[in-house]
Amino acid sequence: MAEKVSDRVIGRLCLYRRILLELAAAGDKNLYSHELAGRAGVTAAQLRRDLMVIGYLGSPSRGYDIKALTESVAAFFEDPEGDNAALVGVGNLGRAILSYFGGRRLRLNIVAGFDSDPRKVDRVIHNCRCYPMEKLCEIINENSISVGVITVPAVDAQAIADTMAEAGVTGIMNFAPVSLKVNRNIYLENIDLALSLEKVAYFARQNQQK
Amino acid sequence: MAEKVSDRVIGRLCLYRRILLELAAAGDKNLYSHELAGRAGVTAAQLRRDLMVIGYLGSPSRGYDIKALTESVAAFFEDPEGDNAALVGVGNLGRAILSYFGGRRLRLNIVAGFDSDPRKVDRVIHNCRCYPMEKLCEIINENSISVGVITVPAVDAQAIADTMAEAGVTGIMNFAPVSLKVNRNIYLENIDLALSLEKVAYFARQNQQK
DNA sequence: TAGATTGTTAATCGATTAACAATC
DNA sequence: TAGATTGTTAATCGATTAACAATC
Repeated sequence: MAEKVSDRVIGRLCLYRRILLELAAAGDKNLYSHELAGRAGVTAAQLRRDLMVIGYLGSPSRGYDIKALTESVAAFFEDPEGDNAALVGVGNLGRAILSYFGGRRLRLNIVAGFDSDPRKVDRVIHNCRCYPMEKLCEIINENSISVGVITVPAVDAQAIADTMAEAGVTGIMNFAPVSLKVNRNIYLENIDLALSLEKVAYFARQNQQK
Repeated sequence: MAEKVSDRVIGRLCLYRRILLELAAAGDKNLYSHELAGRAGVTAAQLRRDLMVIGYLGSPSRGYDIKALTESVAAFFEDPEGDNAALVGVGNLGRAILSYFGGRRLRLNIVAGFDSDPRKVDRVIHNCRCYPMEKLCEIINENSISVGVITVPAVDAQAIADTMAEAGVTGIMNFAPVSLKVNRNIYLENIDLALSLEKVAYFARQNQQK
């Protein structure tokens, strides 16, 4: 529990779990590291090292037990009670994200949306109720929301992040194209779509020249 | 030109350019590394090293010239003629991305959308015309499209990536939650929203327990 | 000059990869 | 046993950070 696990490892564990669930649904019972690694796009050694992190051991003869491993992975990084999230900025991107997660069965629920546009307030969009910005702090506290998703224009993002931090959010997913400054006790994941796309364009061009 | 520049460096350069454009618009003429680094959320040493990569040198007395530096950065990783991209999967997420990039003035244009739903074909959504899937190869060739954006369900993603590769796309931005296998000469950027959000939830919980 | 900033090299850090004895 | 797979340690790799002489 006290172990500090890196960002990368957690990402891969999440990936493994997803694949394990598919395999379990297909009726498979056990598998070897290279099979799971192949599907996840990592090396078998990498996978084995990751599984050691969560303390799950396989057997040289039978590999890994899918059911037990899935449970171990889930126990490692899933809250049995689930987590609540709030999304601020119910624009095109915000709505797409609500719809994306509304359809999935994740342990994490986006339980509230916020927008400064009064026309969106009190509406239910993709199963998520929208509130006015003024209620951000209040709703976060009432629902013990630990995760904030920011889908507002760059100019407003820092203020929202500050408010979220005040209200007790400890993880932020930021889609605004700006470098947010947050306290060290808040995990910040930046998803900068414009930046990513420009990066792809750059490497695509490099690949063409070869 | 032959230099191989890492993924991370390119991402930061893109960030710097964005900030430089803002500063230029505000009328600033020159700045020191720590100013730009502060806004980009990196160390000054990191920034200086990145600028050395593109061969731009500053002066100890005046720092960096904003206008000249902006041009150098742009010359380094922007195609003067611009790049064309295609998006496959005009669902909620796909439409949000079209709207997101349609509003921005990037050098990269999403010139075509594709969907298997006949009701979307031939419509213009956020300034982007939609075509049937069968025309993917043809349109990619006609418009010299080098970048592909995949926003289809996981099960369809690999087939689309393969078709894109055949048609000559050299960079793919994949939003489907699956590990795509692509040829080494194709740059692949995975944006797995569900995975990212679960990662944030995990670290948010870790931060709460402290 | 003095002082802040620069380009550049060396040291550090962390993650990945390779190697190998132990296991079924 | 023989053989494939495992857990675990050591070596490699790459990126970041620190240090410092050179510059204006």
